[in-house]
Amino acid sequence: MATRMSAMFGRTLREAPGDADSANHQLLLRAGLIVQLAAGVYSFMPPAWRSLRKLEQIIREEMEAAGAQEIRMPAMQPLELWQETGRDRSYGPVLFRLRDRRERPMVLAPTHEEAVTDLFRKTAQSYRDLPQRVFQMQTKFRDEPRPRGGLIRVREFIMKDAYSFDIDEQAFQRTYSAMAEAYHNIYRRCGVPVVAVQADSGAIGGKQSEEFIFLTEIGEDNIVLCPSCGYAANQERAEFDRGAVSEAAPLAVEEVATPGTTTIEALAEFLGVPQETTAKAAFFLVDGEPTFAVIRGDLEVNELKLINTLGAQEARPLTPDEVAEAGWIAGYASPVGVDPARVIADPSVVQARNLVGGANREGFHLRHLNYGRDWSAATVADIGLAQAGAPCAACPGGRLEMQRGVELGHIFRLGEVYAAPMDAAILNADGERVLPVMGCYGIGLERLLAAVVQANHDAQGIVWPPAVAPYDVHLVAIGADREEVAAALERLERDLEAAGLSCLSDDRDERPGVKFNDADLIGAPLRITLGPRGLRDGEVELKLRAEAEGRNAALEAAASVAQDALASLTG
RNA sequence: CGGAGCGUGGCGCAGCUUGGUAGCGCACUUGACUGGGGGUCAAGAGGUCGCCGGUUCAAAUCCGGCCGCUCCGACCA
Repeated sequence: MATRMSAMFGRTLREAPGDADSANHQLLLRAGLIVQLAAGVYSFMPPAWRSLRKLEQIIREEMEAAGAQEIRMPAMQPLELWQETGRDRSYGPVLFRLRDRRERPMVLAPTHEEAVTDLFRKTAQSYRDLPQRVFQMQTKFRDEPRPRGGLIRVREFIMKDAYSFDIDEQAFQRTYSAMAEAYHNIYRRCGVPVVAVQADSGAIGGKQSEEFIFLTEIGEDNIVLCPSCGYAANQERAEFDRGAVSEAAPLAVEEVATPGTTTIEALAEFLGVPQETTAKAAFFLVDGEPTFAVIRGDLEVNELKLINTLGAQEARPLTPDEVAEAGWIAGYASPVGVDPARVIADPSVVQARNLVGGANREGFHLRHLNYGRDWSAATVADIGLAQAGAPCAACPGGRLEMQRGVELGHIFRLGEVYAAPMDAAILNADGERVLPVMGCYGIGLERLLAAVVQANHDAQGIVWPPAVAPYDVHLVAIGADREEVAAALERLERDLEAAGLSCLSDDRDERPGVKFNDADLIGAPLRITLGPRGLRDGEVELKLRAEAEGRNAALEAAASVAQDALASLTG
């Protein structure tokens, strides 16, 4: 059935609500597609829900093509399940909690690794049951500290989450590749350009993960890219080159008076030396332990790398009081004389020679500090924050660039991080109990919808990619109350539906300008205008949303012309 | 969680500094005219000014507390 705008639930707005910032958020609101209920909680009006279902169907097809079976797991789960892996604690306040009538603690699941692993251990017995790949379309609940950007970051959302179980690493690689390929297919079919980047696996866990990023200025992630070699990584884990190991001969340490130079910038200027010839001290509380991090003066510490390197749960900068308590002199600190067990050093300071560092005395610095001779660290590891302009670690001569991006999907190599604590062992061919190698793969549907709109709009409104448009054709009936127009509209609706095209008919008693503007705003790929003027000659006008000019066609032929026009869009 | 801002008919906003019982544009209803890119005229409907408390003869306006929403950052998928 064609949808008639005169009867549609919801309405378009001339002005976007002031809360909306980004183009996609404004357009989704103005086109009457979404309505906000609370921070990060939205309703989806008929056209938006149609598009969301199309996205879902594309994903479903690609998941099935990748060998995954659709299932459905509960959103409401007993807290005990989460205690098995300790994620009731690691997820912290993001986890929505409630109690049932018997006071049993429950959670609204933010993701389903525990649930699927539980399913697996209850059903799979041996390697003969592998490989397994499953997925679901399911509502997730996450009490985000800061929902933002309309649908970009919400607290309740539909996620396609897939999980895989393989007998060994080699088998897992095949699954992972199939999933990565499916993901690329999905974004291509949805009309959103993405780049796959190396990422941190965060609260999901596992060794390594890749994100599928839509590069856009409204994004909330910083993405590091090398235009020379194509290296791409989230800034949270991006690597970069620190230059060659210095061959310079170590010079004798000498103390210099440097009054009032408590920052690297001030120090370098005072001494007339480049910042990269200094060693910077940064103090963090890592799982409750004061930690002394050292890095080259021109670089910054990446806290996430610090946490991962030390196998810690959390880290934050020390407060000035805590620094003093630890016996360190802010602004004049160096690792000289500090217990190496407390020190973690970036390779940038280890491989350099004759650096300037603090004298651990107010107002003085030391010249010619050298790792190994003057100080040492229990841990030497990459803890640097990759920044724009840094040399690429993957190719010679490349310079890293930085762009903002939205994470549209994330695929993880989980290994045994869930199977082990949940004891999901199975028997291998030799009759030994082994743990399956797991992977998980997620896409947020609403966020994807937002990205589709962000990537496909102009000043007038949305320009839906045909595959995910809520309607194929937008019929603009001018003078809809006239008999000949009403009759033509009904006929065209029938013809289009017979041709397999969905349509939204604007039969409202509105001025033509209002209807054209709403058609542009809602953004169906093809618009067909019918009115008394054209119908005198038995003609209607067809215009693609993405093109400026339309053309006329006979009413009787309009449906097949429409079919051809839409087919030309998808190639 | 740190920083900033905003809550006044459905949407966008003014009014608040200097207290006196709420206004503009759009949207909505009815009628007439109009009719191919956001019409015109006329008549209407719709607001406990986020909530609670205080000051005052009188509070949208001043004071206190709370709640909600947005943005930047932290964090996060």
